Amino acid sequence: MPRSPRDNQDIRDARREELLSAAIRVFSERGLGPSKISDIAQAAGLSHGLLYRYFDSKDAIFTAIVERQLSRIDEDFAASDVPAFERLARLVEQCGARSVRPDDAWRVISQAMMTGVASDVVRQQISAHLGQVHARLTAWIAEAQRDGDVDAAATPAELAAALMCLVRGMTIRMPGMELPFAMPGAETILRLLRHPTPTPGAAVAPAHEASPAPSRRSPRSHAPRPRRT
Amino acid sequence: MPRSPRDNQDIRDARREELLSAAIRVFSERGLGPSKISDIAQAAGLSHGLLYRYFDSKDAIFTAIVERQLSRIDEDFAASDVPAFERLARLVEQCGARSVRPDDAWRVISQAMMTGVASDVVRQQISAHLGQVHARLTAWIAEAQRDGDVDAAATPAELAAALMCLVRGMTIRMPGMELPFAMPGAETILRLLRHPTPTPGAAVAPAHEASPAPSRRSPRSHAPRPRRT
Amino acid sequence: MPRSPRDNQDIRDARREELLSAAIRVFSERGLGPSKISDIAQAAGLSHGLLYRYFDSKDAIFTAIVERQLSRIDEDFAASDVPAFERLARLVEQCGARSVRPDDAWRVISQAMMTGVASDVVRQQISAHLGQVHARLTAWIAEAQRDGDVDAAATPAELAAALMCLVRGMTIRMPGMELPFAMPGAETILRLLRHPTPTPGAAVAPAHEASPAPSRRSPRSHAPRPRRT
Amino acid sequence: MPRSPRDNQDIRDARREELLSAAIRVFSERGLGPSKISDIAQAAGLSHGLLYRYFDSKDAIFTAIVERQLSRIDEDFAASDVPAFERLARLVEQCGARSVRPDDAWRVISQAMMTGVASDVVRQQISAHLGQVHARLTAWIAEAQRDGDVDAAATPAELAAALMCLVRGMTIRMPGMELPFAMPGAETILRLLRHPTPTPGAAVAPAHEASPAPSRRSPRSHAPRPRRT
DNA sequence: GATGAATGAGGATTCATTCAT
DNA sequence: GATGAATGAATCCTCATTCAT
Repeated sequence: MPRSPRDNQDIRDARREELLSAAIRVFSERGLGPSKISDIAQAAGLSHGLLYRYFDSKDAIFTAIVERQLSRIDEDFAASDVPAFERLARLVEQCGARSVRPDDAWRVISQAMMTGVASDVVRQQISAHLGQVHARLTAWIAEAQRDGDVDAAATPAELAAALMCLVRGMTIRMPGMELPFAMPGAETILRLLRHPTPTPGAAVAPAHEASPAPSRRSPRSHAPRPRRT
Repeated sequence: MPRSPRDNQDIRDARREELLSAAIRVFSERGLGPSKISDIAQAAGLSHGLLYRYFDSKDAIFTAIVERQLSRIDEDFAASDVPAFERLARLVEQCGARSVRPDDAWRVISQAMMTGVASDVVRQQISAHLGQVHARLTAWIAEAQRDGDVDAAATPAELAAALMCLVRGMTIRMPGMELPFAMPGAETILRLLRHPTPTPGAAVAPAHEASPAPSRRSPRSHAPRPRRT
Repeated sequence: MPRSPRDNQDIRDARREELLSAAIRVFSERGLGPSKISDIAQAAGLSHGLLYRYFDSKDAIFTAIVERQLSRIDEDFAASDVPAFERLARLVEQCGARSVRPDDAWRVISQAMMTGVASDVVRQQISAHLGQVHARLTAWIAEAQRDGDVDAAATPAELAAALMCLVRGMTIRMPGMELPFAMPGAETILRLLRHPTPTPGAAVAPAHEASPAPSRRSPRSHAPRPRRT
Repeated sequence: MPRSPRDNQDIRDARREELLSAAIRVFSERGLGPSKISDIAQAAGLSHGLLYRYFDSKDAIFTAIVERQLSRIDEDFAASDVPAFERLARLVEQCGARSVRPDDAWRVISQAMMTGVASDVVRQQISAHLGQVHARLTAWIAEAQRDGDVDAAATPAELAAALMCLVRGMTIRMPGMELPFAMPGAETILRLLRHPTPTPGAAVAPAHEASPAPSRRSPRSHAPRPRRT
């Protein structure tokens, strides 16, 4: 008895998912350029010939990865009634956790961004997506500033940019080789946003605070600024 | 009459530099894999055949770029008698400035790290170099902590890692396409290290400081903190 | 439905043989250096791309030819209970016959020896093989001397060397062009070893001449023939 | 004071000779294909650019070598009033001696014959030359047969072919690598032609055997021997 | 649907040859 | 005359893609 069309479709969809996931793994491991179509097929456990029934080309695979990833923006930035800072913290934590995994789709995207393999269409999509992310981040950060959870010494846009760079910087790693240092934790990353209020004891300011080093007062110093009253 | 040996050497040296520089430009634009030898030759204004009198292979060009770049670590971490924090600030500023230029050798290196095209030898070198950078950064940060310029809420090693990720994240950009947001300035990056000292008046701590949330001592808490009423 | 693994293997084996044989033909005609990979592929009736599924490189093809040929030494020097001279005669005859054919693998090997294109490993193998051949020939010749079928005026080693040079000299010929003289027959080559018994008076002969081994009377034996009166 | 035109011509001729000789050395050492123009120029101590003032192309160099060598046929086969066998013996000895030297032009020609690098014109020349050599050898051998110095069991043409193969076989050797056995001496080679009288029983011998020239027992004598009256 | 044999466009590399100096 | 910088045709090899079975 032949499979029902429905079953067939299910099988196809599952295969497609497997392939996408295998592709991310392979790209992420070996890098985009050196990864061969047959590597991906092998990783997914089928022949490279069959792979072409699911994707038109190597490029199509990559495009599919990108699109799937980009479409998740709404999950990442899901609305919620927790305070903005809390939402930011969760987001950072997710990204941090992801960037440690070897099959991070974002790593693949970072690769592709840098190596110019992607087609112009995809590149436009990525660019647009990054703009979206930046905009949403900026909005959240602004909200967190209004909440008083992020200081106003830097603009939300710049803070968003810094956050994005930091998180994406964590995706740079060499396939098959550990980095010689550990990735920073979410807490550390969040220092960009929230400056921990110093301990009460700090009130008795350290000696050198009395005669502040000029360098610390130099242009790039953030002048201490009164927070909310 | 043949050119004098001196002339020849001059020509050779100049060309080698041109080539290296052209290669960085081309790799940076197009990525390591997709860049053809003839692209580089063309960018440097010579035939691909001649290029091979200067470098043995495409790989050799990349290796030369990497080695030149890695050898600059001592310039970047030059000793100086200014306070550690000041030195860190300058370093960050340099990196920031560099990462905006389209011919950043570090972008090429980041690419190569991710795309797995580099030879194992070079990859080892890069890894060792990153270890060095991290170690030196950590030392400087520790010193800045002792100076009181960096708070002790995070370990120097983690702060160093965060800094490195952030700065390297800034090298990720698409060739021939502006990112949809501006890179963060040095001042913003430095927020990772130096948290603005709250106002002296803060010594008279707000109510909730009186009973510091224990969570703040826990490694990665971003404990919700009492909002202003 | 895919071909059965068995079919595939059969196809593969057949093709490999075809390729090897085509390669010998092409190399033999055009010489190792000037033969293009695509020449071989074309001669075997497949695309150059496919050729690489059977051999890693041009060099690998040559190596395979050499190794197959070298491994036949045991066939050539198969033990047998006929007298040593008879065995030598057969060997010479085989080589002579082979050297006339245009697809003599030994011609390819001779070429490669002289033109320095072969890798060092293969060259070592060839050298070792020649040593082997010489050693075995020497042993057979010594035996034939003991049998009285070869005179003792020359050392077995030197006779072996002369035989080898002669036979290998027969492999030197220009592709696509007849030599302006005919190759010597086995009978003539064997003159190096066995000297025809001269005068009829020699009838008064050494013991073993009395009951001549039949083999010595065999077709290829030089009937003693009267010289000038 | 400029050199006289005559001096210039002398210098040119000398250079040309040096180049030809260097080319033979290089080709012979490295093989024809792998030898680069600049190898030859370097071996001759001049720049590859200058080389083109003496020869039009790589091919022209090879052609010049061949032609020079072929033109020496008359030296090799110089008439002389010694018996034919004696002349053959000398010829063989010369060839043998030559084939041991690493700069044997004949090795280069053998290479070229086999590897198909030579142009058709040269190949025709070589072929014609070989025909000449064979013809002259045949004539000498026939003469020696009439003299009774070579038995008549084989035709002169076949003996000539065998001699040529043997001598040319001695030119097959791997550049930079000793053969694992010694080349046969002239005496051994000459066995093809003259069969030493074998057994003691031969004492009951033809007339001229009665007073055996002592020289016939010496390893490589081809002492003139009494002709039949 | 599956397979992997087959193809060929594309890019690295070599080296004979030319030519400015 | 000399030199060696410069060129580009030619060839090896890889791998995405197609297609017979």
